[in-house]
Amino acid sequence: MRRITLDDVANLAGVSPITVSRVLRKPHAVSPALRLRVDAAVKELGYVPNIAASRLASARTHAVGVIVPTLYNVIFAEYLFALHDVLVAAGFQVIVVNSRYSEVEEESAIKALLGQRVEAIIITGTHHTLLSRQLLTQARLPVVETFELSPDPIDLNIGMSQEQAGQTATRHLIEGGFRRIAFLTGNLDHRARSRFDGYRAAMEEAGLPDLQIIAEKPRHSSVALGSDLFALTCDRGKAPEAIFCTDDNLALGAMQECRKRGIRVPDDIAIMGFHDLEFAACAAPSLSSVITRRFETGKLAAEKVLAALTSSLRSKDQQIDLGFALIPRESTTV
Amino acid sequence: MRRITLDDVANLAGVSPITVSRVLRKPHAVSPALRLRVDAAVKELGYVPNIAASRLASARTHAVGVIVPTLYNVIFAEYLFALHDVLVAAGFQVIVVNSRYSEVEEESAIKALLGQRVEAIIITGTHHTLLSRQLLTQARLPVVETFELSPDPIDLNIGMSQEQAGQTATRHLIEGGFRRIAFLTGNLDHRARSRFDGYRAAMEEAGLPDLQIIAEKPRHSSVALGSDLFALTCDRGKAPEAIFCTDDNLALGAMQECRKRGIRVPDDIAIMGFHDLEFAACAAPSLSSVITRRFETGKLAAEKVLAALTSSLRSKDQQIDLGFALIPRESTTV
DNA sequence: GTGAAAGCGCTAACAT
DNA sequence: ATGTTAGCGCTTTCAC
Repeated sequence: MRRITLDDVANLAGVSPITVSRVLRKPHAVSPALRLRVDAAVKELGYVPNIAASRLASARTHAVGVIVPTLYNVIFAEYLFALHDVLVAAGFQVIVVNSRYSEVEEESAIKALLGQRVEAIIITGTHHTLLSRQLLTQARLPVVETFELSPDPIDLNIGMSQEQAGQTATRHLIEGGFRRIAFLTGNLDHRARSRFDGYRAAMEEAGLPDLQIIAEKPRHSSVALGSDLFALTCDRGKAPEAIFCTDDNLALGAMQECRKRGIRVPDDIAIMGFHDLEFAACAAPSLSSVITRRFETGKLAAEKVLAALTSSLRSKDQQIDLGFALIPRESTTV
Repeated sequence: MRRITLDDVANLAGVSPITVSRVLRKPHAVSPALRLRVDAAVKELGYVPNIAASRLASARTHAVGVIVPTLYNVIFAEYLFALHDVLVAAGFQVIVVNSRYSEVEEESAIKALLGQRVEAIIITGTHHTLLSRQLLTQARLPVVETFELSPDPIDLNIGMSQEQAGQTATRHLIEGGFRRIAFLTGNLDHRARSRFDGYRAAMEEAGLPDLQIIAEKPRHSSVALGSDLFALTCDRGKAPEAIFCTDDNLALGAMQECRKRGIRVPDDIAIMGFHDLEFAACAAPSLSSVITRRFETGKLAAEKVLAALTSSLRSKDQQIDLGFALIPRESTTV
C-alpha cells in the first residue's frame, strides 16, 4: 500500500500538484472553489504531507534545535516549556537534544542538529569544545547561549552571572553571622562550578575557611543526594553553622536529614538553596533561595531567535543579563 | 555561500557521489584507499549530510515519535530518559511532542509526527479522540500506548492498572483503621481519574463515605498545590483522618501544611502518596507511596518498538502489565 | 568494489 | 489564479 502523495490528491481533485501545495500552505492564494475540492480530496485520502520532501524542496526546515544537559532537572523543563510555547506558536518545530552534561555529547548533538538543518540553535551554557564552537560559528545561523554570561559569546547570549549569584548567597549567610559555611553540591557542571567560585570569593573576602562538600561520584541533584551529603558531613565531625546548596533539591534533602537528627533549622544550622523551586516557599521552615529566571530565559531566547530569523538584519553579539534575586526566608533567619 | 553537498565531497575526493554516500553509511563496503580520501574530503569541507534528503531518498527516517502530556512532571522525564537511551543507542532519533493533557493537542501531535514520517509512535495513555485512533491505525506503524492498560489497544500496550493501584492504596489506609479518607488531586487526567475510581471502589466496598478534594481549577501537581488543597480542606471543617494524594508532590505539600498547623503525621492524619518520587523515602516522616515503573515502561516500550521495526513479523496486540507496588512507610503507620 | 541513471515528494521560479 | 518545468540532495536499483 503506497503512501498517499501530493500527486494523488491533485489527481483526485483534478488540479495540478502545485495547487494542492498552495492550498496547504497559502490557502488564500487559491480560489475558494478549488480550495474546497482540494480539501475534500485531502480528507478523503487522509493525505499527510511529507515534511522531509517539503524541507528539501524549500530549503527551509522551520525547526530550531535546543540543547539541554538533561530533562531530569526541572530548571530545564521550565526553560523548554517557555521556549516551546513561543516557537511552536510561530510555526517552528523544536528539536530537543540532551548533552548529558558532556561536552563530547554536546558536540554530537550539534552535529545532529546541523544535519537536520535547523534554522537556529539554542544551547545551554557557554563552555563548549573547540570543534563545537567552530561548527556553530561556521554554520552561520543564529545561536543563543543561555544560563551563563560569556566573555566571548558565539552570537547571542542570554543568562546571568552564576558566580555573582553564588557570591551573593554566601554573603547573605556571612551577614547572618555564620562563619563555618559549607558548600554542598553533587554534579559540578560549569554553572555549579561558577557558583562555587562565587562562594569561595565571598568566603575569602570575609577571611573565612572554605568548607566544600562535593559528592565524590557526580550525581544529579536530588533530595536523596542532599540527605546523603549532609549526613556525610555530620558524621565527619564538626558540623557547619550554615550550608549553601547548589540546588533547592539538595537543600530540601539536607533539611530532612536535619529533622531526622534533631538539628533545628535555622537555630542550629542555616540552609540556603538555589533556583527557588516551587516547594521552597512552602517548605517548613521555608527555604531561603535565589530566584533564577528560567522562564524568561527560554522565552527571550526564543523571541530573539524568531527576530533573527524574521528580519534579515542580524543584531549580532547581543548579550542580555537577566540577573537573579536573593529571597531570604526562614531557613536563614536568625 | 552555498551549503556543501555530497557532490562537492565527491568532486574533491575524485570519486562518484554514491561512493561518498557509502563511506558515510557502510564504510566497510568501500576500499580503505577511497575511504581515506573521502574522509579527508569530508573533514576538509566540513560536510554535514542533509538528513531531509536522506530521508526522502531512502524512505526511512530513523525517527520515533513520543507523545507525553508534559515535561513538567518528573514521571515523564524519567520515562523519556529510559526511552531515549534505548532508541538513541539503536540509531534512532526521538521526536518528543507535548499534548499538554489535551486530546485535541494530542491529535495535532499525531499529525505532526506522521508528517515527519516517524517509524513508530509511543503515546501516553489509552484514551484518544476518534480521529487520533483512526490516524494511528491507518498509519500502519508500531504504536505503543503506555502507563495504562487498554481494553482495546491500538497495537501494543505497556502499562499498569491505575484503578487497581488506587484501590490498593486506599485499602491500605482502610486497613490502617482510618475511616474518613479523602482523595486529593489537582489535574484530573485520565490516569488520575482511574486512581480516583479505585479509591471510590475501595471506599464503597468498605461502606465508607467518599471525601474527594479536587482542585477547582485544574493545576498541574505541585507541592504548593498540595499545601493549598490541604489548607482548604482543613478550613472547610472536619478534617479527614487520612488522605490519599494522586501524586507525591501533593502529599509532600500536604505534609508541610500539616507541620505548619501543628497537625502530626501520622498520629493525627495519615498521608499516602503516589509514584514513589525520590524524596518520598527521605521525607520526615517518610512517605508511604505506590511505586510505578516509569523507567521500565520507557525501556520496554522502546525495546518493543525496536523489535517491531527490526523483525518483520509483527507480534501484534501485545499487552504487558508492569504492575505496581505499595510501599508502606511512616506516614501511614499507626 | 565502484559508478550511472533515475527518482523520492515536494516547492521555487517562471510562465500563462 | 493556475500550471509547467526544473531541481532540492540524497539513495536505490542495476550495471560493470
